[in-house]
Amino acid sequence: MECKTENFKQEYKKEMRAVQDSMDVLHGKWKIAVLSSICYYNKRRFSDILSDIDGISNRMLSKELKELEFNKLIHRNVLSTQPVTVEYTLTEHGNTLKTIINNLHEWGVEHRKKIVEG
Amino acid sequence: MECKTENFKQEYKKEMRAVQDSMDVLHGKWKIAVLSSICYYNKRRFSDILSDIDGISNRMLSKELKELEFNKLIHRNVLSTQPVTVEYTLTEHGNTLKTIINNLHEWGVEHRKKIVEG
DNA sequence: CAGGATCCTATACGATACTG
DNA sequence: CAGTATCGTATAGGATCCTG
Repeated sequence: MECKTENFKQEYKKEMRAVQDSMDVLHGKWKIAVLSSICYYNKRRFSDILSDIDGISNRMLSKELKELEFNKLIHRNVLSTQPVTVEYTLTEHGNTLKTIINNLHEWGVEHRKKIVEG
Repeated sequence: MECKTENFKQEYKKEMRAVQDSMDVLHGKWKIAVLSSICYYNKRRFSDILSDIDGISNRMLSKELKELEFNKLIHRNVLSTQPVTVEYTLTEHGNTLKTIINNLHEWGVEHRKKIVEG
């Protein structure tokens, strides 16, 4: 971290792009909450997630699920019942987000302490 | 993870709130980029950060810096030069975000591979 | 049940110009 | 240099109702 050369700046920009890639996938008000809901229960249905997350509307849940599926973080499994049952699960790729979610959780706890105490 | 009791659901909601706390602090298009810029260079000035981050406007940089300072992630140090020099540094608390930023970086790299390849 | 369609508002963000 | 002020647009997100 001592050498602030042009090369260093290039590396920094490359890192930034990667971080932005992650944020592009995780952006929005509910994405992490949706992932967490599915992650905690392993398998979760639309109406379940709707009740897990306080305040989310079906419109937004639908939208977030689509984006997560597009980014291959979750899998949408349609069972041919009457009426249809839809189960959402994390993909392997989605599972790799657990570390980040856990870190966000731990950091959030510490942050709350800092802000309330300080 | 096997016991989906009411207690389990309470725990889950508590975790969600902590994760949301983190996201509330990190939300917005530029917050992580700003933190990273300061983090990489240890000490960084307004115009420096402006040139570090492609596309950010001075209005947004100003806004993001204020929010980060409000949340005690960065420190604003004014030197009485002519004209004034302002240096931004990470607080100790801000430094604890390094883990998350690194994780986002690593995950972003992997994600890009997955999406481009798949 | 699992969403889609429609309408509406708030705010996030960008561009530009200006100031001590 | 380190911002602020002003204006305008785009998007995110909420509320409600509808459907196979």
